[in-house]
Amino acid sequence: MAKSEKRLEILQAALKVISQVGFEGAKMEDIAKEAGIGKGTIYEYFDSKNTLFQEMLRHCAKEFREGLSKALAEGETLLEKICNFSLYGANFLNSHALLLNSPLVSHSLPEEIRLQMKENWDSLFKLIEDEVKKGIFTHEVQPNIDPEMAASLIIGGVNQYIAIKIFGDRFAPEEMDHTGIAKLILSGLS
Amino acid sequence: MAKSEKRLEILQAALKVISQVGFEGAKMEDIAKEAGIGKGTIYEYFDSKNTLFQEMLRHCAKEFREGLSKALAEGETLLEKICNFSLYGANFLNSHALLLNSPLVSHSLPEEIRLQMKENWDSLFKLIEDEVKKGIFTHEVQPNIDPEMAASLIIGGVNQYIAIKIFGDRFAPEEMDHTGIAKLILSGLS
Amino acid sequence: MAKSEKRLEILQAALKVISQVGFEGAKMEDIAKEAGIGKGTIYEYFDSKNTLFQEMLRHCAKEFREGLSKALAEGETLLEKICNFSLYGANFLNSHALLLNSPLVSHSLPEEIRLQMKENWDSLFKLIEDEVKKGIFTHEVQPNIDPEMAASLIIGGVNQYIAIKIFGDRFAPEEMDHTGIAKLILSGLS
Amino acid sequence: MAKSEKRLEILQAALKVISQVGFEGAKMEDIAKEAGIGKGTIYEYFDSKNTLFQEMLRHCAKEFREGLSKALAEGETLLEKICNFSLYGANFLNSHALLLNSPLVSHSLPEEIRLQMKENWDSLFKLIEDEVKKGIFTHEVQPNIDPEMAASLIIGGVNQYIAIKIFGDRFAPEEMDHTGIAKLILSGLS
DNA sequence: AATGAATGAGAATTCATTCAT
DNA sequence: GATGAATGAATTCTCATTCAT
Repeated sequence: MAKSEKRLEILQAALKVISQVGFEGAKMEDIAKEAGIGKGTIYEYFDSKNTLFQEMLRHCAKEFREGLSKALAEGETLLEKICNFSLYGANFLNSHALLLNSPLVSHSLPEEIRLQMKENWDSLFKLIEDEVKKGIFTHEVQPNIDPEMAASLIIGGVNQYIAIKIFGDRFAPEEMDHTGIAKLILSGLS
Repeated sequence: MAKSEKRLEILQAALKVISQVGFEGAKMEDIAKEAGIGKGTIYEYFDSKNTLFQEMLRHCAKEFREGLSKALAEGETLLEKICNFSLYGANFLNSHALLLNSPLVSHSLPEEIRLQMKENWDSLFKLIEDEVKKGIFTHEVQPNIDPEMAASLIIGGVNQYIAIKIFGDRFAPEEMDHTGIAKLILSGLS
Repeated sequence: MAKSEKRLEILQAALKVISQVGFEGAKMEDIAKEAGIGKGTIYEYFDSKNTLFQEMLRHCAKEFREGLSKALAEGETLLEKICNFSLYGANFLNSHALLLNSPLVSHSLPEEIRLQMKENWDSLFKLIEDEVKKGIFTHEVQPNIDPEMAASLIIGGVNQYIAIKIFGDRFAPEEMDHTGIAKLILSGLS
Repeated sequence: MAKSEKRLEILQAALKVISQVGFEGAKMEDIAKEAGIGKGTIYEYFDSKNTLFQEMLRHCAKEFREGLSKALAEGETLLEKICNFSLYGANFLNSHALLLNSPLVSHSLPEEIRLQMKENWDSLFKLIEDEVKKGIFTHEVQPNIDPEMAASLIIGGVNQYIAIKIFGDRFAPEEMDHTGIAKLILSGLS
């Protein structure tokens, strides 16, 4: 097996384990076991637990970003895009729980990991903000609206909704009303 | 000093330390130092690290809820209420960082703490959901809107906005556009 | 209450607690609670946990010795004396479990306590050895028998028998065959 | 070194340390030092201090039982068997002090360890009781004698004698009068 | 290159003892 | 004299990391 293939396998094992038990709860040994290799081998590919998670986050964010880009591109209107974002995000959250987490979590994590999460978060934010700007251009969004604020609303609103449904009601992603939350964001409460 | 006073001091020390370094990062010794007492003394007031944090969360959530209730009551319209929520939340988040956190964080935390956080979160949710229902009654909110979904939007949108401002732009609570985000939620993007 | 009265109460509380949970398991706080006084008060009467237990052992051994002396005196023949020893020992062991313990236990205890136990043990030994010597004089015991060895046999045999009955079969002292073991010691197996 | 060899080394280190300072006095770090390994290594082989001691007791009792069985088998008559028991027991007690201890010690010890000790004790008891029964069959022991009581006498008497000699007089095993105590048990005092 | 046995720094917790009230 | 709140040394156990094979 090529060096980079095994690297990837370790990253995926780390993702799986950390999704289940969190950063502090994830033991190097469990990750190794999950990857089907010896504990020491991880250190051939990554310098430390911290770097492993940092890279895992980077890898995971990249995957998320690419998937999200595609999901957004598949929508024509902003409504469809938000709807797709919601569905895609729900699926992701459903399988990787921990990772979509808000920047707040980072407080308990080592500095490097924190920075990596912020970076991930920023790039997600940018993606949505860009869609808002396009929406202003296509007159789907009022021109006087602050794109950053609008992106916050979309991301926060959608995430909150799907989090409640997943963790509170134990809904599967398809059972949620993605169109509903998207419409609500666009048309507002009143 | 009365027994309950010192108890409170320990709770506040715990709050401060955990706000800075997170649950796992907070060492009993540091909390003791912060409270200006010996490590063993904490155990005179709390059975374990877990119970200490559980009670700290409960205490903190109670404070937040009471403050939020007042903040909500001080608003006449739903717009004002959301605006107040945003300001109040920003102030709280500014000083207690970690605690407003979504249920997601809870992975990796001991079961009891997790349950406590969920409970706190539910009660916050209920507070906002009730305001939405009142808003439907007063025709500030469209009658066909799902109050739960609307509450998600308010909480998620507001939290996301203030988190970005605090952690990204390092804004103080007063520097943020609370009215803006509130209006946006009510009127929508389009 | 006179100083010496309270001293005695503490000793008795210590005896009760240590009989239930052993030396290491006995907490100063529990002893204080048992005595109905404050934890700090014990230190007005005893220098440390070690001295408390040392004195408790001394006190307890004195009581045992006096009771045993009386029990022995109440027997006319050696057979009766051994029988009385067995009954008396069973009663004592039944209520104070830990304290009649063989010198072996002492290994895990602090040096001073160990010495005290040895002293207690020696004085018990002497009591029985004297009875053997008297028995030789009255021709109840063969003249060529080593009194020390005979005392070992009496003490060891009796203790072992009552220990088995108490801890193994959960017998009460009156349910045991004290005459049987005494006769067996005197007449031997063959 | 094979995994099971090191396991054995740890058991032996534990045996040595506990023989010197007792169960509560034995610190994991000292045992590790005695075994010439790091503290953490013990936990690779045993789950906890309790399990370590439990297994050590089991291992040690097995050794004792096997040695005793052989020693008993080497005697033709009951007299010789008791004599051999005395010598073998003295050697064992001489090197392992604490472990031959009566069930009494067990107070203050964790439940599991206590049960293990009782189990060990019971199996020793059975061994001797069987010899008594054989003795009845061969007419070395009077037929009306209770085998359990006789076993108590043998075990208690012998142990007491060798304990006194070892701990009181600091005798080496060969210096003791094993034949004397055995004869005394068989023929009785009178 | 891969391994997993060994390690020891570090964390939570206990409890004898002190001392201000 | 009596108290019990406060203390911190000491102990068990965990787990990221190393390194000999």
